[in-house]
Amino acid sequence: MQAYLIKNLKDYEGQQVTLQGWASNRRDSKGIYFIILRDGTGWCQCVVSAESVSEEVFNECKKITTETSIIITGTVTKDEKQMGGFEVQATDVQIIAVADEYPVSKKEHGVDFLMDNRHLWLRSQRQWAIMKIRNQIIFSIHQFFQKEGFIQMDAPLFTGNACEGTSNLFETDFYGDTAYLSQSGQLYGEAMAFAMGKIYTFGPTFRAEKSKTRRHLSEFWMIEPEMVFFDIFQNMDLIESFLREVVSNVLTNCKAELAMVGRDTTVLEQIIKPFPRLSYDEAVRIIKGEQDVNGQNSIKSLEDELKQVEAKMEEINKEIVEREEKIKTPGMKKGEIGFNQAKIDKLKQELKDLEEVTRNIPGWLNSARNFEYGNDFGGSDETVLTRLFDVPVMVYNWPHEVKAFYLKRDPDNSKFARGVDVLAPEGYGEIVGGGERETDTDLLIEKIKEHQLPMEAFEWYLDLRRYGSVPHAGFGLGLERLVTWICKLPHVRESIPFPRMYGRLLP
RNA sequence: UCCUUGGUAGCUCAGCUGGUUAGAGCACAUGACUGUUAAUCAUGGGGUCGCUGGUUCGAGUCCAGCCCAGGGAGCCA
Repeated sequence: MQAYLIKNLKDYEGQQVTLQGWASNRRDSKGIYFIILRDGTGWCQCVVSAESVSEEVFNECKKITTETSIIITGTVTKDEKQMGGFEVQATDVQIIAVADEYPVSKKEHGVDFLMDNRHLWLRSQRQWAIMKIRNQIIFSIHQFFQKEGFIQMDAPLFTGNACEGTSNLFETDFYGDTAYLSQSGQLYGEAMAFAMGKIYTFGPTFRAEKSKTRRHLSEFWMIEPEMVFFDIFQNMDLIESFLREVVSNVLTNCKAELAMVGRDTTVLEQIIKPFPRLSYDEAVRIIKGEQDVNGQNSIKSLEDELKQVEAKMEEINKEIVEREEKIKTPGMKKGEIGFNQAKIDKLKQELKDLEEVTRNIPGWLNSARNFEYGNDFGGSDETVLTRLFDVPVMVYNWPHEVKAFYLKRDPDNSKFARGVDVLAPEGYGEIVGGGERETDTDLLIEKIKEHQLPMEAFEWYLDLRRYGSVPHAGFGLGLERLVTWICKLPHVRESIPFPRMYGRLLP
């Protein structure tokens, strides 16, 4: 028996096919069953009528609960109403395993419940689409770097020391010694670049931050290219063409998936425009509202948004009251009451989200107005800045005190380090951090001491400067943050199959 | 770690200034209906009101502590 895939049904119109998968939904009337079959490549309605299958098979169909695995044979017919445009008129149905009562229903669920059922949640359409887009992004990343002559390398995950010092690391036992789970493969990438020229790492990294925000994971995947004979400007050129190509690939190859997650692609299509390059000084002026962007002021637009949200909340409140009145009118059909009740529930949820926004914006406004020159950007500062743009923004030349020890001091102004952060638009914030590396051995040693890092652990790294130092640069891209922005997800946790974050180790 | 919001049926929620036997929708089960798109309609089972203690004649409701979760800050990709 040859099995067919739902995604290819269009090639078999009028022909008989056999599909194997799971029943994601079943409806029935007298003498007819409608089964939505899911096979991993798509969804398709299969019609089982009493006339076209044996009585025995028809009676068996009663057992098909949500997520029961089945094999269906039937004829492909065109039906514009169906997703995918085709349905299958079944001639035979075979049950493989009847599923127990399935916990994930079509109704809305809370985040905690969905996360507890992540292993099942992945089967639903929206999550399926996100994972397909993630896959396309991963593929495009490899494609881009391989095409550009980069060698992929794997950095170690056990490290003997805190690489950058600042973040909290996960400790583990390594044959009696304390080892840390890697928070970056960059230093190893630099070493490899001196052997290969251009390299990129693609692997997991670990941060033990007790952060509970929409941007943080404890375990996430990072791509870290490193290029010899590169300065910060060549680095920015590379980042720009890299992100442009990945986003373009998703746009051309994942149209259906982007539609499934409800992504408005007009913003993504702006990716062909040049990315603004702002110096730290300029970015700070914009955040503080001292400089406008395309006639937009950060402070004012945030204040306007607050007003808009408040107006919207009033509107929603009005609609809720109206619908609640409507439900009470006597003689209303049960179906209509249910419809209105569902609408009210949805509006109330929306209201809760907006309330959250009104609680957050004043804090962001406050932090933007009082931003202290010389500090690193916080999450809210990135939000305030990137809300004003529709393409990624590059901020470069940072005060050297707030950045990592290995960044090159700017030759024109020693206050600055040649780091660059790429911030995703629409309020998403940092997706890339990178820069040109320090080549001055003495300055590096000084920096390592300043950051109170154990010198002996960095001797091998200093060797890279001692034996034929060259200018070089690189960057690190957070895969999940890129997926989150491209899909416009409300939280990073949906961008990875099984998120690991503070308080979440299962499933 | 801090600020903030919440925890009531398998799920999503309602439950007013404390007061009889704690409710709805969905899901599930049974039945009706030959084209449904979260199908519809009828009937039914289903609860340690997060935990512990306190106030009270009486606590889902008030108070305290703890636990868990959402959002944010710090830190970061």
